[in-house]
Amino acid sequence: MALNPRAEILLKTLIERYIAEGQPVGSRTLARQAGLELSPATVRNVMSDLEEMGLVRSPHTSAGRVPTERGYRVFVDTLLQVKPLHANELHKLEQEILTNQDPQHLIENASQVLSEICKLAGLVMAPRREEQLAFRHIDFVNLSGRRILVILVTQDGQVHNRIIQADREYSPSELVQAANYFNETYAGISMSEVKLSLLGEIQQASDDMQRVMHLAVNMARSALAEEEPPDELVVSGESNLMDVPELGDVRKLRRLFDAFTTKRDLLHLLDQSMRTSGVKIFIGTESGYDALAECSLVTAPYSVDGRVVGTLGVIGPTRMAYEQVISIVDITARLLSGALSGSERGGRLESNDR
Amino acid sequence: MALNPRAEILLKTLIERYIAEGQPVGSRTLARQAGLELSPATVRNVMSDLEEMGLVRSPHTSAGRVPTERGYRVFVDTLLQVKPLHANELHKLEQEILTNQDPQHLIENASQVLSEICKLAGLVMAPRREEQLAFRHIDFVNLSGRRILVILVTQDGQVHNRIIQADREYSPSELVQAANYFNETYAGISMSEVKLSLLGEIQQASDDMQRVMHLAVNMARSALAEEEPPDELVVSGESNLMDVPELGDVRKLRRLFDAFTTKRDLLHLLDQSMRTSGVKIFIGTESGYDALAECSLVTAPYSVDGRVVGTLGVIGPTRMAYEQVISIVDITARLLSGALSGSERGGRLESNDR
DNA sequence: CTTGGCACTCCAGCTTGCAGAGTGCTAAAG
DNA sequence: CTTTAGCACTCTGCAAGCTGGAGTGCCAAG
Repeated sequence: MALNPRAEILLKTLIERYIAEGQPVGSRTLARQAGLELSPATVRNVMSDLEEMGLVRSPHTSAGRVPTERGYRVFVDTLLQVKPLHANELHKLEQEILTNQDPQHLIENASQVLSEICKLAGLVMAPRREEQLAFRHIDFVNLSGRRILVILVTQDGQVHNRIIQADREYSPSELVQAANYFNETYAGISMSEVKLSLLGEIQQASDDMQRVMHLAVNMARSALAEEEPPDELVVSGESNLMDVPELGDVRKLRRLFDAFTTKRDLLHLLDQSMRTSGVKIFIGTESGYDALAECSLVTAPYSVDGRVVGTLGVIGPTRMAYEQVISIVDITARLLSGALSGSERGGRLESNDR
Repeated sequence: MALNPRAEILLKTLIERYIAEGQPVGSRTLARQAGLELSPATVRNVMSDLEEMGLVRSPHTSAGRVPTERGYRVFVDTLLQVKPLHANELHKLEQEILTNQDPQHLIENASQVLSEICKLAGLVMAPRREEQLAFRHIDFVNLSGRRILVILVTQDGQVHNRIIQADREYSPSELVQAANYFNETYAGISMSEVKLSLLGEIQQASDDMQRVMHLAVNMARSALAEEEPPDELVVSGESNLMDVPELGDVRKLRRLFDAFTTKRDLLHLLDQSMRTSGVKIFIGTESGYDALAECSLVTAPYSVDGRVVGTLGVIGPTRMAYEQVISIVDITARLLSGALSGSERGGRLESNDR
């Protein structure tokens, strides 16, 4: 079952050629391209073997060969050699990511720059904050009547806000006290512990502090009850996919774009990638989702202070330039990790904040 | 040049039919449909006149007639009678908008529900806050080193945040004092006045308060120096446009989608609509942008407490169901105005206004 | 195992032919 | 003067048939 070296070379050049040209590769072309001294007839024999192994196929009797998903899989796993990315691309990435921004912008920029460099759609899953991140700061602002705006800042500098309906009206000073109490009590503690603690808190309140604490606890509780926010996934450059000839069919495009707005399936895939380290690739139907049938997903996890918190990547046609995309995704993940962690430790290289 | 009543009826039914079917309308069909006792031949004569006036045209010698942009214009200006929208659509709109949310979510929901009901792309331009809205609350959070997170809440409950680089490190208590000073001094004052005041402030500071004020003023100044945030426009349901046969050509779609990500041109159009009151319609090339060549834009301004702050609308093919879209856009604008103002006044009306 | 040769297959593009739909014009009728 | 019937004409869309090019599979010879 193992491929002999000659077959490997031929498969590799076939796939490279197909990725570059987008058209079935014939034996004559391949014989010339591969750099081996072989006649087209010999190449045909090898092709026949590869076809039997399910690594290539012909679209019809008399076309050249095209890689199958399994072919791509072998290619990315064993044959492909990643290209280091070009200096000005690296520069652009650094330019865009190593800059003084809050996490939200950082993530959006990362997604966008990914899509621009790869000329594909960029994906970044927002950090799984809730449980892992520490609490940093909370603030209550009276809007009107019982409506109170809760502003929550997590350790990484992300700001979350939502409006809650209080049980009665509160004066501004009450709100300030509540926030103070909360900020002093919980600073630096992880959100999951905060949540846990809030459940017990209310009973054992001392009489003295009770009112303020009661308020603070109640508010925080209803603010934190929030389920996952809807915008965990940032997608950019979707329209790049419209230039891809494989997706010329509008219905396929439609399904893909629907997947971008639904986000659920994509999040599931990105979630899987979070558990591995390094770049992970889903080719075509390997993902298990119909909408991604002729697409591949190249992803890599990123981390904050050494702890994996999310993934990013790009999505494009199965026929994409893996050699380059892989390193772009890889580096972007590293840079983003650095920027997010760096912003935590307080330093970063350059001075101006844009 | 004026249309006689018979011609009007024929033009109206032609356009209605064309909007419904999407195909050129022939004289025979039109004669039957219009409810007038006319032979196809007569209809043909009238068509000939309409064609001369530039209101209809035939795609080729022997097809039926199709409305031109000018035809649509006459249609929406003088012939069309808007349909009140269906009860459950109204219900859905209210459900989605008359609910207790912060402005950001409100706007996103409005855009989304617009796109869902119209089956087109929904647009909402975020409120032009900066100058018009009043300052409500500010908060400074120390991130690390000199990096300070500034959280700004405007009168309508919108939360804006950005990171600034301070000139030196500040202790948490300094930051609290600065925020307090700022909140007390400027609460309720319009942002533009705040900005203005900040310019003069620094000189006349009393010695006593000077350090804190200096800090507060400097921080607020660099935070407010922010130019327009990039995400002023929320677009939803773009993928609905992929089902439109007129846009079956991927290149046209591409240009349209690029316009969605660029946003500049669309913002310009929506801006125009802000100056008029009521529903405004751009048909095809009237907009002046190539990307919108075969599209129409139906927009309406919305307001907060009686003052127009933004516009919303939908974008779709020129051949869209104007009768319904117009009232949907209209009502959505009213509802959104109500919800945004309502959140200000503290209550919100259970039943619909309009 | 490799190679040249040959028959075979399939696609893409082109032309042809035809049915269907709808127009424009003309001449007659109201 | 307006409306109508009739007829010739034009254009599209579709199916069928043809041709050249590209590439394969197989066989027999090196």
